[in-house]
Amino acid sequence: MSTPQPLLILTQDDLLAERWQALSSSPIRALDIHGLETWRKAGHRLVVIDLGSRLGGALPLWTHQAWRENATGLAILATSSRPDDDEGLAVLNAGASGYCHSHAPVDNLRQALDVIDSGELWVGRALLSRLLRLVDSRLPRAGLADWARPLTEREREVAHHAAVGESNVAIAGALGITERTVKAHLKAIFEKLEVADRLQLALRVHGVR
Amino acid sequence: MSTPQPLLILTQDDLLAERWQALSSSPIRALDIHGLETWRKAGHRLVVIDLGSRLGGALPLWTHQAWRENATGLAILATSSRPDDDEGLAVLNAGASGYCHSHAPVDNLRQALDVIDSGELWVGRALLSRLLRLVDSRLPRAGLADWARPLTEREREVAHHAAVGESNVAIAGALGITERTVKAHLKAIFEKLEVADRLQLALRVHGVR
DNA sequence: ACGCGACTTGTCCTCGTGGACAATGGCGCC
DNA sequence: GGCGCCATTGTCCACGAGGACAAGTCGCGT
Repeated sequence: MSTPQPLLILTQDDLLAERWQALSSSPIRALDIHGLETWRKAGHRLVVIDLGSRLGGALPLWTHQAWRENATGLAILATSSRPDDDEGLAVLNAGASGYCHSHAPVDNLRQALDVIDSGELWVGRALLSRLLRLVDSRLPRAGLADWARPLTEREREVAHHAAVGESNVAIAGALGITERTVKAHLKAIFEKLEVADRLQLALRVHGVR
Repeated sequence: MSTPQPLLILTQDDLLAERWQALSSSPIRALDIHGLETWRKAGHRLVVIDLGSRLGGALPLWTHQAWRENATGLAILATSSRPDDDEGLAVLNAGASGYCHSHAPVDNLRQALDVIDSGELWVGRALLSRLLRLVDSRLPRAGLADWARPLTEREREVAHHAAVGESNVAIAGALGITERTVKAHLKAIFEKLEVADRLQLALRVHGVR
């Protein structure tokens, strides 16, 4: 928490502007898409953008192409006075490096800025643990997937190919065997996994349901 | 990067131990599950644990109940000399506050420790952006799903039914229309979504790829 | 009124899929 | 040496899927 980099702050909230004086000696400007461009051209990279309380329910400006382009190369910390997990995901996916509460303690902001300045991403505890929980339940487990356990090695290969939509002939070609053999494997797969056809197989393999 | 808190370091790697001298004046101990307990009782909370290069392919000690209990209330930064996204998720879900490369620059470690000491979580850029991508593609979007946008209302219904494996006849029955009509809708769907068949449609609808 | 898009249905027709019945060679195990 | 599991391939067949060609109604906006 010790490296005061040139910082561009964009907000329309006067209270925030005052509050953030301590963060930067740079001018605080109104929300302006061209500001980012000139800031980058000046060789700087650190930016705080206050998204405000609400930008109309719809996805914010952030998903617009112009913003995405301007985000390139900049380390942008987006703040929101009413943080919302989905909004956070949206801005992070749109190219922001961090997302946090507008009214977080200034020390926290400073830390977040430090982190994103060093090239990392900053995601608050709440959002991050939600991400972890979400992914944990859906991620392919280490070791064998559930569906693959009853299958032989060869059957797993066939299942993989079939599950992405390849035809029997294509699978046969890929594995260097006859279409007939692919069918034989598929029959065994269907029985073992108790599915009726390759579509159900695909859903099973990809963890749907 | 300026708050030197009492820090417990657990590693079995002498090179790392030497490298991390600068981080702490506290003793560096061998990996010991009871060390955590006494450390916490002493009123401290900051810990670095080196997971080593590999703990045998299986999930590490981290998933064991004893570790989980000991993690409570402590801010643990787990490091690995061969970082692996799945391992990272495992330790984070097991209660660690951070996960990074064992041989990361000491300044980075210091920053990570700063962050977790302030109650946040530390996840490296690579793992974090993978999380974001994963979640972004699977999360129920507000409003219409991406694939559904070009479709008419009726086509969406048909697509839903087809995507879970129902036959044309079944869909027809469910919607109270003829099989022929279902086919007509499906044809339109395939064209609009640029997919070849219902399996590809199912994958698209369920957010695979 | 006219045009257009959405929804609907019909008839052929081709082809991939999956089931049925059958068989051969390799490999590990009792 | 048998027994069982796995991988392999063959033929025949019934059915669903999807494309081609065609066409009817309904509602909506110019």
